[in-house]
Amino acid sequence: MTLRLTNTLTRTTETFIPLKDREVSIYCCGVTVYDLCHLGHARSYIVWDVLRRYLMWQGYRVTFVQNFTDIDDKILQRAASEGSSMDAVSERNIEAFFTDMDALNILRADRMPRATRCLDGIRALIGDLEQRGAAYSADGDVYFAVMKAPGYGKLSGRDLAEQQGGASGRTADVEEARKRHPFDFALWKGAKPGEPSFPSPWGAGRPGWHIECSAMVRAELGDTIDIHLGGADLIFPHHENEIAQSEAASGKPLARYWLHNGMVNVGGEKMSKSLGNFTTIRALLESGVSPMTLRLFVLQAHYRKPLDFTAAALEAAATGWKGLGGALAVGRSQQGLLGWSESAAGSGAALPEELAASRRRFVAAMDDDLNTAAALGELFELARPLRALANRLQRGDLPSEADRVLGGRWRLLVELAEVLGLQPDQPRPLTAPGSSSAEANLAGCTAPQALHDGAIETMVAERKAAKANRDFATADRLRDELREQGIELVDKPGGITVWLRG
RNA sequence: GGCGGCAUGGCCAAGUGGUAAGGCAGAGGAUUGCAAAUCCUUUACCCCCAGUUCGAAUCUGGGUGCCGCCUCCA
Repeated sequence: MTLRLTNTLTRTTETFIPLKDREVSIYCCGVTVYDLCHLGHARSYIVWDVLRRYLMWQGYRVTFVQNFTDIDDKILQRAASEGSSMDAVSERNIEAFFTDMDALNILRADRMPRATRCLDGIRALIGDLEQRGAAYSADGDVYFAVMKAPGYGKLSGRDLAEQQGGASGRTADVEEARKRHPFDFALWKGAKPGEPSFPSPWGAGRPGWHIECSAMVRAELGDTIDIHLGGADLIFPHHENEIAQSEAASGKPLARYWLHNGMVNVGGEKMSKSLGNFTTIRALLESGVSPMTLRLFVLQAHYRKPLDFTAAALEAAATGWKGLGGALAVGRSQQGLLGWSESAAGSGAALPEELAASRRRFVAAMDDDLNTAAALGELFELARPLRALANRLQRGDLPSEADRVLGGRWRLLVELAEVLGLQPDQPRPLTAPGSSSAEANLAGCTAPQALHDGAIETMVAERKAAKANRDFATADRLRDELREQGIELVDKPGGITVWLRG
């Protein structure tokens, strides 16, 4: 079993072989911190989080580096429009980034360099490129000369000669006039009056967009890394230019595998800040969508395909998560009844054949270019009896002998779900600080209490009396009233009614 | 115009040569006063046309439709 990944560079799916045995270096293009992250970012970082988790689960030592672009025109605009500073805008959005990503259970990168703190490396890299004749300065700007990069266009499938005509007529501004080739791009931009700037051998200014990633990769991970990640919209020009810069400086390949995730669409169109059709992660979570629902929604599609964001699809994911999450939680929330231990399922040696086969199918799906949709299918299969069990227990049934045997299945489910970053939702804060979570969940009273137990019991008793008189209108009214308060009633054989808080 | 991708049931979505995973929604039955939950059963001529093959959703050619990149973008 070996992991195969689709490499944009070769346009084929290749067996993944890291540079060093059992070690993987990954660089993931991060965000420009001028605003909150939207669902496009969520998808990208969820998918790459799963790649990372899967590699770790497979025993690789992973070093994961992700940058913050905190020097940028849009940040400056934002700062100007709100009368604050570039630093203030960046700082605020970096904090927001962590809040959102933590909520989505995305593991934090091992290192998160910021452009403003990597200026030495950036200047050094530009200097190297200048020395090698791949960079030239013009009126305070420094540009990369794409004609000096023989392989330019290899990632995005572009041919410099063919593209030249089309590109040159497009923009006829001052910057274009300074360039020797229309595809040449800024390594260093001379400061404009009033802008924050940093000193450099070419005058005060700031780095171009692409150079920071090249400099960070070199500083954090070396000349050649195993995997470089990003959204498909970064293939050109960003990643193409990164390759050109880094490889011109080092003479070595920048990354062995280039992986790109598909876009999130809204109504068939790409979600992007410039189109204004975006939903922020924060807004979505605040609207009551659980982080795990979003994760499930993202992982139900293959990472390279476009993903259409619709209310209906999200609702389906929410319902799906309700079942899967319930199955994941059952071992812990009903531990008192089931007595299952949480120790890891291990490598599978001791698993019964049915579970071992399930695990193999999960691995095969993930090995196949991270087929998380198929992997999730396996999780749902595993979860089915557990979900049913969870529902029965929650409604007051007692587990049967057949149920108790499901412990191994539960542990495997938890282990595999963890690879996808899927964890049971955090229980809401307990009102009684002294009680253990297991007891609280058993009693079904983790939520803040709108109605006291006594009041509920009274209504339940009234309903029982109404039912006895075959006054079903009253009985149903009482049930509806309780439902409005989030109390669900379950009639069981023998005239017993149990209730639980939703 | 150049480069790349996608088209599978009511919706979402796997499957890339041997008679179609999974999720959501729906239907029938058991159970229930009715619900909910649970259990059983059930729902696809894989965009079109031609070809290769014993056999194609899966390969080839053509067509149609949709999307992304080529400008900041996850």
